[in-house]
Amino acid sequence: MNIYDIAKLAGVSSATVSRVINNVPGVSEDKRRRVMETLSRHNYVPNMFARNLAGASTKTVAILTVDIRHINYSIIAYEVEQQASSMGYNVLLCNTTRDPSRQQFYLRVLVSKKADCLVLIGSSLCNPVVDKEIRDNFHDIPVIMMNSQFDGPNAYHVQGRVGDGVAKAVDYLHSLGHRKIAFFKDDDHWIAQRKLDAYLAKAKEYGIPVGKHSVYCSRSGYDSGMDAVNYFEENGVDYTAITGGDDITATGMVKRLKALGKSVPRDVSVVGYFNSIYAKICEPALTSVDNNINLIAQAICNTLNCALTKRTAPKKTYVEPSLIVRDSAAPPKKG
Amino acid sequence: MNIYDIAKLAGVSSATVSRVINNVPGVSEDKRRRVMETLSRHNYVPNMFARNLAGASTKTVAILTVDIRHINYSIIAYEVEQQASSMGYNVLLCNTTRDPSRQQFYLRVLVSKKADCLVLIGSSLCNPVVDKEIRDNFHDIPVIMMNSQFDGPNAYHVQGRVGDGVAKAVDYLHSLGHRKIAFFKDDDHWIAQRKLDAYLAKAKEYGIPVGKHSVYCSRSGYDSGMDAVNYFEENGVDYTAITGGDDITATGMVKRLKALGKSVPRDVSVVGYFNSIYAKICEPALTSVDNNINLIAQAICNTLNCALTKRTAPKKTYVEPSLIVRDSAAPPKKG
DNA sequence: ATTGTTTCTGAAAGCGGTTACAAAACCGCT
DNA sequence: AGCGGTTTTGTAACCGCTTTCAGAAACAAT
Repeated sequence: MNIYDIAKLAGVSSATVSRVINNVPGVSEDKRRRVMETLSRHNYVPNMFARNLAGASTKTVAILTVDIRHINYSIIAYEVEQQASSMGYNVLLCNTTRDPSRQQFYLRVLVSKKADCLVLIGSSLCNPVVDKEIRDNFHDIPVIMMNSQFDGPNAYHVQGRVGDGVAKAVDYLHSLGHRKIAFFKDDDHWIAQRKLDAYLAKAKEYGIPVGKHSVYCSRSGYDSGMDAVNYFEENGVDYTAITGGDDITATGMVKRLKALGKSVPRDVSVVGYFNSIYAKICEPALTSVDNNINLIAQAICNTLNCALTKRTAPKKTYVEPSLIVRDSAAPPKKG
Repeated sequence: MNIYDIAKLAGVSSATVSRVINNVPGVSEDKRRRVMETLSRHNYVPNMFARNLAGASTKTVAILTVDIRHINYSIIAYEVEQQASSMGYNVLLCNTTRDPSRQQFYLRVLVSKKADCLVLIGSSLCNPVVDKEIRDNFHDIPVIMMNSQFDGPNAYHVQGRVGDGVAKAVDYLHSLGHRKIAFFKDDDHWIAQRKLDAYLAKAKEYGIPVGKHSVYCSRSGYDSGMDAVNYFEENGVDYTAITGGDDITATGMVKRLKALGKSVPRDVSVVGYFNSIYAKICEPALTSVDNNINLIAQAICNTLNCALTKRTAPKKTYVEPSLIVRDSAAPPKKG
């Protein structure tokens, strides 16, 4: 059942049918009705491929992410999906892994598919391969990025102010009286660096000593949290608080600290990041920086909406994190 | 850059280029090499739409899931994506939500896209709308389902034996000496029912009393776990152990039990489900049934592989859960 | 050299839409 | 009736690829 069949049945030409389908004005009311009726009686669904090949919009939004299993990414993917499909767009959710060649592969596929919009989620997509690919082949469609840094005429950015998030954590610890704060640096590309910079700036501001071993670098994770504590202990780091790690990492830290006979927060305070479910579960419940991922998702959807409907959208949107106070941070012991 | 451009550059016809691209035999080694070289020098990517319109396979696997934010679903989506794209397939990851009309919408889109294979993840897709849609429009392509029950000539099923999982939990608790075991029933459609049935069967086998309030029904979640404990307490249920809830729910139970001054596992034993990261984090660490989601994902990929390459694949694959013993279950107090 | 076989190759016909363009129909006027 | 102008309609080219089919080339056998 194709457009010609419908045309024949309705006694019109294929062009007229196409016009009716696409709501193009300039069809007599009489024929329009006749075609509509034929269309619905035969449950006609236009062939996407033909339509796209002929040059019409693909009505597709592509989401690229490094790891859909990561809760932050899947939340954003979920929200964007909701928004896009409510606007009548199909969503192509691509999980690239961290492998640049796979990222490139997907970008190539998307070029050939002529997606209407590209959404990049996560800083792990920052690498020269992706950069070049975007620069060379995505001139014509909007590219919305969360935590990426590519630039271009069609680039739109949405970012959490992670530096401010860390600053808030340090401010809070400082206000409680902490003067010796160790830091966990994850491997989330430049995001991690920005967090570290914020920590270092605050340390300088408050005169917090930063020694050779005050910063532990590793991929995030429960076990990494335990490793971090081990590292600080083994290297004789003097600290009354730790921050920088995300909640799951912080939970590992707490676990290890308790195993070492230290009480949290009496002996050591811990502040996590992301305010995920882990923060609630941890004992004591974690004080944590909420990146406000839902606001970020919302901002992405808003940008998406503007980019797809109007010709203009906000180039950069920043979302301010907030500190959620629970039980894992308290004034340090005297002395 | 289309196939004609390539043909001209390589000094052959478009047909030959097409043959090379599709690995069709009957091209001289000489020309094949020349075309290949041109292809890669120009970073040529065939236009999907034209290719599909011309009748070739769409090279697309569609994954339908109710909520990509759910870790179990995203793990499976991730694995299937890996497998499919390593076989050269694009993956269309569709998040339907629980809304049948959206599920239907996506299925319609997929029909018009003529996906090569459909993967349904999660029992929440079990409803008459989806059933009818599949029955009517997906005769020609394999439909692989995890925890769905639709039947048909092209239906393939992969399931965890959740009943066995629950049975193992109850067996274990019984072997520890428990004779009063309460149960948490989630709302995961027939899966939940199957778990409950297994519990009831075991209860009967062991003579465990099942009263009017021994089973608490609710959607899974941390708060639901707390609610469950409240419910059992308020209704004067006599229990020394609880099982049936997933890890996050079980963690909520533990939290609430401890808040009520009960020690876990000394006063009450708790056994979770899924053996997720939550089980590790909980204090005490949860004894939990591992549904072996990775094996399930593997089985789906295997089925996918068979269905796409050979004409035959295993109709049903079952994965046996295993019990992971940690610290949240112990013999009940004497008396 | 001629013929028959087999292997390669390219021209061209779709696939099912969209859309530029031209023709037709309609309109209100002289 | 004849005319310009507007609205509606249909014809046909095109999008980029696959695939059929016929012919060319290569080779073997007569």
